[in-house]
Amino acid sequence: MDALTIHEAASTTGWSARMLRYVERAGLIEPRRSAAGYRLYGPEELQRLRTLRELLDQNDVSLTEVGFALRLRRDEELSAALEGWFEEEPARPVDVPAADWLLWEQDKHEKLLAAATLHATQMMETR
Amino acid sequence: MDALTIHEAASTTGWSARMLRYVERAGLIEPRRSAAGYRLYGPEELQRLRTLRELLDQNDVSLTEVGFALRLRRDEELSAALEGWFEEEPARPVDVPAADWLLWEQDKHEKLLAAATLHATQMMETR
DNA sequence: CGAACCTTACCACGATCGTGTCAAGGTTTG
DNA sequence: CAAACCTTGACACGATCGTGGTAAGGTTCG
Repeated sequence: MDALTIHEAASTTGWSARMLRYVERAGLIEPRRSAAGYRLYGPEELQRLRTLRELLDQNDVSLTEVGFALRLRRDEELSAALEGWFEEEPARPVDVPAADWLLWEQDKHEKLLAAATLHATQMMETR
Repeated sequence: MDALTIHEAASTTGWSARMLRYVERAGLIEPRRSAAGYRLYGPEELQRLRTLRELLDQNDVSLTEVGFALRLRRDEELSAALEGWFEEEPARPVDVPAADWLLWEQDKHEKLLAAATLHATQMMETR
């Protein structure tokens, strides 16, 4: 057999066996398994483990953040939603006159009401 | 004055004042300040606060994750590093004597290789 | 067979996240 | 001036993260 078991992979990459399982659970590096369920790390996985360490050390990024980036990369819907939010129009809605806006400075009730209508119109706009 | 103070903004958006400061510290929404340093939330910020809440609720994402996505978006170097890691060649180095590797468990290896190539082509297709 | 591996599933524990609250002090306004 | 805001900073606290350990049980190999 030619692939490394978890402890062997750990000692050659500098990770702990515990962390290798953690990395796997984060979806970052998933080694194949032997018939009995043993994790088998091939050269590809070892390479990725080493570069993953570099990535973390050099870019001040955490394991879970890398995991999230991976999720972003795979979940197109999610990344589109985020992208949409980041690019949300900073322009104030023009068809909602400032009157509503000013009016709403009175007391809490009116404030809430105005906010509700504003919210509604904004939602209609974004649809 | 055309903007809301923090507690007003809180009650119209459903966030707490505490969380508004938290959101600001996460770099997500930074309202302008009055001369005395009071946070002033305009309609634009209120809009973003509401859509931020929707974003979190509908996409099972955390505030810090959105913050990280923003960081990714701004830090081109970081996102390039991550991108590089994700696309790291799954192909084994050819100049390293492949003998060991190739000998070693051919059936599985071929499966792996096939999967890797498939993955690569898929990725190329989506670009 | 027995030693030395591997597996999953827990307990532990400091660090950070998400959130509230409180304190000490400046600002606005009736 | 005093009430009612705002500010930053701190303490608190359950939940999760990052990491180590241990226990109970299956696998591999000399």
